[in-house]
Amino acid sequence: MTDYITLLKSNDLKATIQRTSILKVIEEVGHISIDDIYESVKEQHPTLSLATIYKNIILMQQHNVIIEVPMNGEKSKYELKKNDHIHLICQSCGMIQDQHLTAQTEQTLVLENFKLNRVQINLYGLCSECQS
Amino acid sequence: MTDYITLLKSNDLKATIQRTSILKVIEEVGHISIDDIYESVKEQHPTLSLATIYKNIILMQQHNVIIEVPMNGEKSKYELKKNDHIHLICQSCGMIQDQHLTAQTEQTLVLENFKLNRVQINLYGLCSECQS
DNA sequence: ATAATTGCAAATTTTTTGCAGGTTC
DNA sequence: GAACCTGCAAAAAATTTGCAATTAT
Repeated sequence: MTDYITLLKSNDLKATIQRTSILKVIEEVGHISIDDIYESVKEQHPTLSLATIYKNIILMQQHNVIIEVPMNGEKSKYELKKNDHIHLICQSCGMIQDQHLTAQTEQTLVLENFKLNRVQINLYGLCSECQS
Repeated sequence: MTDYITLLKSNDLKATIQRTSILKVIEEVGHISIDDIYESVKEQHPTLSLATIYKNIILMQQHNVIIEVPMNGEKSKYELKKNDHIHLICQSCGMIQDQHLTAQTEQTLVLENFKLNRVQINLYGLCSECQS
């Protein structure tokens, strides 16, 4: 369980109840769209507006608190900022699971003439549940 | 230079001038957004409507002629359907370059309990031009 | 006390839809 | 000639903006 207040302040953002609520939902669900954040956060804070979510999603990205996970054929999801990792995406049930990015994989991606900053890997397929 | 008429027909789509024009622009630019397709195609076909582009982008994805390339912080781009490959994305000039996905990299991504269908890798960094 | 943030409503932008007329096979 | 496709205009959906009241530090 992350301390969202410290997380926000250490990234030069004021710790409002709206922001900590948004971060809590993101961490609980793992990867979540703006609409689903709204639906979820409204339960505890019925006055929290969609405009506030939009503004904060943009701001918290700029301040390196969260990152966008662009998705094929649907709206982007968002996750707490972490080290580079792999997303396993089940094409049947929609599950998204983080997977450790091995040094071995990283080594195979090193190229001359390209200064690599960030690796984004999505693997689409079937999770174990959906294979049966 | 691809034969767009054959490409469309072999994927059960009628070969209209609108579709071949859209495919031509996509192939020329490599990776392009809907708005940029519209701006480009309008030069030769001023009556071609944005609604037609939206309809055809959806349809041609469903028929495996093109694929979406979802982008961080901007609208998706589209490319002709090809085998799995890597995208090198320059964070300075915006260049997107395809790179061969080696068997070596693919091997490091094989997991138990996940039936892998498709690999999507984006590498963000600086191209050789922008490093100087 | 100051500067930043919120929520609302309105504006803007993006995407989808319905349909009459035209095109492809 | 049947089924499909296009372009237009209108509708719907998504995102951004301006601003007065509120909140965090």
